[in-house]
Amino acid sequence: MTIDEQIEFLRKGAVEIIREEDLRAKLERSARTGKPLRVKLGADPTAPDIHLGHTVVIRKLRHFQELGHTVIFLIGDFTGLIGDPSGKSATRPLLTREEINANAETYKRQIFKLLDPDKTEIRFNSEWMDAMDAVGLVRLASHVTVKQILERDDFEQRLAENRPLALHEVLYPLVMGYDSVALEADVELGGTDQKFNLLMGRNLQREYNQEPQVVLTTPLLEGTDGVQKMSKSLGNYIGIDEPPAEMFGKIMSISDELMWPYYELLTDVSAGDIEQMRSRAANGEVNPRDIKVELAKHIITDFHSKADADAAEEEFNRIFRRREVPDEIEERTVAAGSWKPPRLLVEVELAPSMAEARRLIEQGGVRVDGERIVRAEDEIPVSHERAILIQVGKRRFLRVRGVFGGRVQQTPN
RNA sequence: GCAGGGGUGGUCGAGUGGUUAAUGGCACCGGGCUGUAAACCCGGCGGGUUCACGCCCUACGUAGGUUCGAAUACUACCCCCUGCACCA
Repeated sequence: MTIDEQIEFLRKGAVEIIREEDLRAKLERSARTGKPLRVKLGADPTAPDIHLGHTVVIRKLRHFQELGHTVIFLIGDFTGLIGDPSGKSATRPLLTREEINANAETYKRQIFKLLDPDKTEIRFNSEWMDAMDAVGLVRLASHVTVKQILERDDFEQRLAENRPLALHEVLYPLVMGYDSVALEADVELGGTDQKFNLLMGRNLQREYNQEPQVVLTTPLLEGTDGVQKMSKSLGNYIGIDEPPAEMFGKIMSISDELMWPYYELLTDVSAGDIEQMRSRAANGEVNPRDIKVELAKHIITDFHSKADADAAEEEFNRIFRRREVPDEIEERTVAAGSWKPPRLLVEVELAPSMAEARRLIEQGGVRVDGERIVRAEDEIPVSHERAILIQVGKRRFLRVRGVFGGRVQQTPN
């Protein structure tokens, strides 16, 4: 690839590159000297479960790898201790060394689904931050003015609105920026929400007489609700460790509109092809549902396999289009005997409480062996010989078999 | 320390002595429809018990008292926020 082509390639799916001329210069020098660029991505040690939202920027990292550069995956174990200045987060739980290491292992396993381990360095910022004493921290702080820190929108906003802004929070970008100095990063990636922190890296590198890093920001992926950004705490996420069937279902549940940004940010489908699908869907040439199925399969193939993707589709069609029973259903045992439906649902954990179970039944959401149960007072016989099939809602299935000896459930009268 | 504001169900947010298990939004769950766990429409949404009407618990920061009756008024305490002061 020529340098122009490389830049074009890297720009795809990026919101902003600061500054593109710098990137060009770095790429040219790298090509000339054969020395790969050092591309940094910072990660929070407290949330090791990667979801599709995180993969947007990780995919961009991979693009750099594909061009032969070195990726540094930085785990902010030190920064994690001082808390992310989100404003709302209370004090974070302090992680032990063991927990951090365990999280790091989880990260590795997950990011290597997308990244090449041979071209990836995993680092921790405690490597240099632990060695920094109070004097060092104050010296670091001396490189930045309060005014510069307050340029950060949410800091300024919180001051303006008389909302609290703790002192340690303003140190956060400082430490993050210093990481770039310690790593001598050439490029740092991050979501658009990280722009300020990323720019701080540039400032500090300049202060420490280094060539400032290039900053490349990626968009924030909307969650499955299509409204807020994908995050674990909002429960609108799709984790990359989730089983294929679960991924398939969640992707099918996104709105038709939302699948376009997903295509753009989560697949390597070209912008032109996406545009084409979009217009064909708009004029009724093709069913949006089918395009969404393809999206789901693309994504599942990335994190599992093509075979898993096909199987997930088949399973989905079976359950939701043909209203059939899934391929594999978990089996549980309860004491053999006669059960009242609500009691049974609670016992096998298909409902959290008797009241909830009764509601489900009243609303027609419960089937036993395919027959809808409408009366909570009917008795359901559970025997050892034949497992009964219980279905709650459209998607929860369970086989239940009776056993003797355990807690015997006898309904009075 | 002083002054003011505030702590309500998963969440946001009403309610300021009595049909208040607590309006409403969101989230979530079930049903219908379908092209999907889209969209849309309908219903539900603390727990226990009852075939059922219902009954009984628990809940509005914590504890206590007032009252026939308190999320609501009172007392003490805890926590959060804002301003001022103190300290540098």
